[in-house]
Amino acid sequence: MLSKKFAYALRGLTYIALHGSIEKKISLQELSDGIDVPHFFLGKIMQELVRNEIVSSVKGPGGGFWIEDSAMNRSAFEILKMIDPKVVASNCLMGKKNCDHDRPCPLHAEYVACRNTLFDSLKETTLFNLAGKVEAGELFLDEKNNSKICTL
Amino acid sequence: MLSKKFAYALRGLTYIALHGSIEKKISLQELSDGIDVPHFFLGKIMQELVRNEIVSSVKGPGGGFWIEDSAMNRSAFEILKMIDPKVVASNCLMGKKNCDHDRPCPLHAEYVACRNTLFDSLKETTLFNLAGKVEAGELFLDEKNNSKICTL
DNA sequence: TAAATTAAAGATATTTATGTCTTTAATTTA
DNA sequence: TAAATTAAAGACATAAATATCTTTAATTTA
Repeated sequence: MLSKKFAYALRGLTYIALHGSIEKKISLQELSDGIDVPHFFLGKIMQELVRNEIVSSVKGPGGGFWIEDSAMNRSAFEILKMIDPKVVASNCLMGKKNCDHDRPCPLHAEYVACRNTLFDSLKETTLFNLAGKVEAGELFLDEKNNSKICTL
Repeated sequence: MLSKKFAYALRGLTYIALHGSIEKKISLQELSDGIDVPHFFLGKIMQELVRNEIVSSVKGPGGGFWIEDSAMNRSAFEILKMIDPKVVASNCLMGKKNCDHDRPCPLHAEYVACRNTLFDSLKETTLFNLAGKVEAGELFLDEKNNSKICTL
C-alpha cells in the first residue's frame, strides 16, 4: 500500500463510479459504510477530490457525491499525484539526495523500472476502468459477504 | 522510498561493506558522517542489524561495526523484512482486507507484478553486490563531492 | 586499576499520518 | 420561512515514524 489516503480514495472513487450518478448521489454515510473506511477521514479525502474536480458534490437533503462523465476518464495516477505527491516524488530506495540516471544509487535501475511499471499501469487505469472491472464480477473491493456479487 | 529506516539501513550497510572489516571497524560517528544520516537514529537501526547478525560490533576504543564474510551474501530483501515487515506485508494498493488471486481488488495483478519485480531484485542483491556496484565507480551513495570517486 | 572510548539500551521529543469532533454553509422540504 | 439534511471547513486527538538525549555496559589503553 502506498498510503491509506490513496487506498481509501481509490475505494471511494470506485464505489461512487459504480453506484452513483447525478440522479443517485452517494452520501458520505453510505460511502463510508459501503467501503468500511473511517467516516470523517474519508470526508476529508472527498473534500480534496471535490476541490480537484474529480468528484462533484451538493449539500442538503438528497445531496452527496457523484462523478461526472467527463471525470470518469481521470487516471489513478492523477489521483495519486493529487492525494500523495510525496510518494511520486520519493524516487530513491536508498534515500540518496539526487538519485538519477547520471548518478544513480546501487538500486536505481531496479527501483525505477518497478515504479515506472506501476505508474504506467496507474496511468492507464481510469475511474471508468476501475468500476468496469468490479462490475465484470471478477474483482472485489471488500469482504462484506461471500457472494460473487461485489458489495464493494 | 519504502521507509527512511530501510533507506538508512541500506546506505549504512553499503558503507560498512565497502569501507569496513574486522581490522578496520567503522564507528557510528564515522558512519553517520559518511552517509549523512541522523546519528542516534542510525544507531538504533544498527542495533537492530547487530541483533539480527547482519552486522558485528564491539564496544570500546577502536570499536565499531563490520560485516563478516558470511553475512556479505545476505540480501537486501532480508534486510527489508527485518527492518520493515509491514511494507512487505501490505500487499494491496487499495487496502482491501483479503486481496489475493482469488478475490483481487481491481489493481491486484498490476501491483503484485510490480512488487514481485522489485522484491526479486532485492532478493538477488546482496550486501556484497551493493558494495561492488559502488566500488565499480558507476554508482553513488551521496553528493558530498562531485568527483567520480564515491565518497559514500 | 583508572580513565577513556565506544556501542547498547532505554527514555523522551518531534513530526507526520491517520482519525475524530464541532461548527458553518448550502440545499431541500414541509 | 423554519426545520431538517448534508457536505465543507476548521479544530482537535491519537498513533506511528522519525529523531534526540541520557545512562549503562563492554572494551581498550595508559
